[in-house]
Amino acid sequence: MDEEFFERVYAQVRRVPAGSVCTYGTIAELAGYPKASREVGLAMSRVQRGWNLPCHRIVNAKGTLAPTYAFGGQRVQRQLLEDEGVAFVDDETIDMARHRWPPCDEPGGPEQLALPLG
DNA sequence: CCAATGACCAAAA
DNA sequence: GTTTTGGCCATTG
Repeated sequence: MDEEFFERVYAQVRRVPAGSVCTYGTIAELAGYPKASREVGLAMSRVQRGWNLPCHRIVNAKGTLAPTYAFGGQRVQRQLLEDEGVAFVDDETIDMARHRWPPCDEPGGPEQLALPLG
């Protein structure tokens, strides 16, 4: 299996700072697989405790929390995010406009954050 | 190899 | 607004 793919995904997930969130598609893009957003989710499903992966900061493009989440429920995820300072516009929807990462205001753009292939 | 699945995304009806 | 369709790419049986 392409462990490299997973490692890249995890590497990007770890880059997401506390208080911010990121979408599967963005993670995939940064990881070097612009269209492999689904695999990011798949990678998340494979993640487990002890990996130090802030998977709770990864949400879908709408900012809504995943139903089949692993932590124990969306409620837990929301608690984690709120504890980090993430604002929710709904019980299960994040204010993406404020917490989306990477920011588009940085010089050079988010492309600078992407890992070079190879 | 083929078929089906998936914490997705975007566009169309 | 919801529901369908097409696409992407890796995993699993």
